[in-house]
Amino acid sequence: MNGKNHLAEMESLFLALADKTRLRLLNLIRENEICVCFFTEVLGESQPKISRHLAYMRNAGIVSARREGKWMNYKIEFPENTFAAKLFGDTLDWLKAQDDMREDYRKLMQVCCAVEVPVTIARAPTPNTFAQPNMNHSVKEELDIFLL
Amino acid sequence: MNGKNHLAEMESLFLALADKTRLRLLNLIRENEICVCFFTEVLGESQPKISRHLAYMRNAGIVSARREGKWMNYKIEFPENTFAAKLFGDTLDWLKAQDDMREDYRKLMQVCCAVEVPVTIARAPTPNTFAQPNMNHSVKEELDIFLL
DNA sequence: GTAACGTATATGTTAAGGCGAATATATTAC
DNA sequence: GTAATATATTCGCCTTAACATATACGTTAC
Repeated sequence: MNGKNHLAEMESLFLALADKTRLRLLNLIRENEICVCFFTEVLGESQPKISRHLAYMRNAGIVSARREGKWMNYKIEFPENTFAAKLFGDTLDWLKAQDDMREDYRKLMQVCCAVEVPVTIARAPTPNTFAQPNMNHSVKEELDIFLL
Repeated sequence: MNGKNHLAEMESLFLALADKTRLRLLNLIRENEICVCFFTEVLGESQPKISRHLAYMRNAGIVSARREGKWMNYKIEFPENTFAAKLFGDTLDWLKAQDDMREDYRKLMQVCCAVEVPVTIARAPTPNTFAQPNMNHSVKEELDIFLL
């Protein structure tokens, strides 16, 4: 019908998803635009490592970056291809339910909402969802459960 | 809950799916156990290349092999992990609808059903679905459409 | 037994991608 | 301007995996 090479698109999507660090990063931004400094905090991985994986996903077209002063915020970008987008979304939903991903997310929320934050992220932009006082209800509930 | 590393399982599934040759092979066996000799015929790729990709998928646990005399037949094996199995199944269904995959499948049916088959596959076991006279109806209909 | 056949694996080469360490870039603070 | 901060990129090294060519293996035919 059209000239697009869907096979190649799926190949590169599968490759982009075939790495644990990238899946952990995707899990953190699955619902919010998040600043890089939180990734290094939560994953406990080196900054260049995080940055390289983010670059990889940018090239693959599944995340995008937005500068905000010194900070870079990343968010999910869904592929145009319908099936790729569905598979990607299914995967993000699945991540949400995994124990280790929930643990990462809990750490993210703790870091975002902590009264005393680590020096490295002291003045980083707080993700919208975690920003007080207008934190949205679903996340607030999740937070309450996680922080028990 | 249990000790299984689902993340690692998904990583290896994504890797296994991230190759065009492997996707083409999966498309050919998505509904039937098929003999290797048909793969080289249909894909037009070297025998060692085909065999290495099949070995890769065997290791990844998404296909299995069964010897039948000199011939090896391959078929789909679904992962145990529920989400992996669903994602795999969705991908197989998607392949079915792609133009280039349909073209491969058409070639497979032509080769299987041809009166004069290439020497290389002259006595290979015919996939069940294509075997006359008890060819199943859905494939018979597909065949009729494709061979117009 | 040997030969022929179908398939798998070994070998050598090349490309891609992972990593840490060091360095470069962009922005802000002063 | 300089210094400090947040992030990106480069470099060198290592692993994985792609490929073609050659060879080994397992089965059948004789």
